Amino acid sequence: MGLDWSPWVPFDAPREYFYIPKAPGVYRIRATGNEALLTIGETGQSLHKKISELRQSLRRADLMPWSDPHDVAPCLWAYWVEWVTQRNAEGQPEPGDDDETPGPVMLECSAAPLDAAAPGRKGMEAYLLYQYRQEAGESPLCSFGRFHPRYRKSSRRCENRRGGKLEDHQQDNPAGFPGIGPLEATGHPGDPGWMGLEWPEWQSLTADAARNVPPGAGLYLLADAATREIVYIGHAAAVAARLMEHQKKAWDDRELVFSYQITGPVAIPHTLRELETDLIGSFYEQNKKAPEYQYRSSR
DNA sequence: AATGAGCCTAGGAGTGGCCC
DNA sequence: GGGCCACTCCTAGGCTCATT
Repeated sequence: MGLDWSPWVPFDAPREYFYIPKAPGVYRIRATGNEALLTIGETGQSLHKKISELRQSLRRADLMPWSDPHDVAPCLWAYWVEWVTQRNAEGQPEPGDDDETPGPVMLECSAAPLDAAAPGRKGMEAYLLYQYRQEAGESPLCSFGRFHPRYRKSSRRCENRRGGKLEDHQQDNPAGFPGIGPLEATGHPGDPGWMGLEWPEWQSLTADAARNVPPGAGLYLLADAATREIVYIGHAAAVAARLMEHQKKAWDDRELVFSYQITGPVAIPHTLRELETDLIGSFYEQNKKAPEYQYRSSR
């Protein structure tokens, strides 16, 4: 992606951490010997500090970390522990074995500095997730609030509920349900067939128009009424209600139009986030930036 | 002095429930 | 049905003190 990625640094090799920049940017984490990513993230502080803290929170194989201050840590821990357990169950190499035997499971990370303000960084993160989904056909296992199906997540520290492996009789964690495949990367943002979806005609963002949106979960686009440039991409469990909320905001006194997709009842929460990121990533790819009001508070 | 570790706070985005 | 508000989820950012 034109980024200056560091080499992959194993979590158990802190001496190699000098490869991780002490600057804001984006990072990725995977398990050794496995191309599939566990997560893609960003920080506005020091990548070095962020990754050092993540590594530190995973130092104990017998204790799932809290979900604060690093929300992804419990998920990384769950996959790491599960894979180590599986590897151990497969048996240790015999003394006479050749060198085909895989090494121990360890997490490793790579990072790239990014000289960009928060919207630019978050936009790049969405773009990386979008590209990864296009190429791998699925999302990183720990992104979008996903979790290991056979583990329960730790609460925040102050709530004091430690997570861990589920008992055999307990049902799978819904956050471990499969994600949704990537949208087809076709068309331009705002086109009626963008990303393989059928977008209805733009409508003026008014209370009456929002009221007439069919019930259900889905995705929506907000665009400048004059230029038709998309300024915000969102998802909601009830699109009509969300558009009602947006319609009340000032938007710097600009006139906006909207379009939407109703995907039906939401059974799996992370799938809408995945689709929303596909849209934001595609927008970023074609405009070299996130939509104007994405990742901004002043609405 | 730099780094590590633990803890706390803030805030964006979205959800859900209550009340009129 | 709509306004309002408290809540969750996710993540960034910053402070303090201990250790290197």
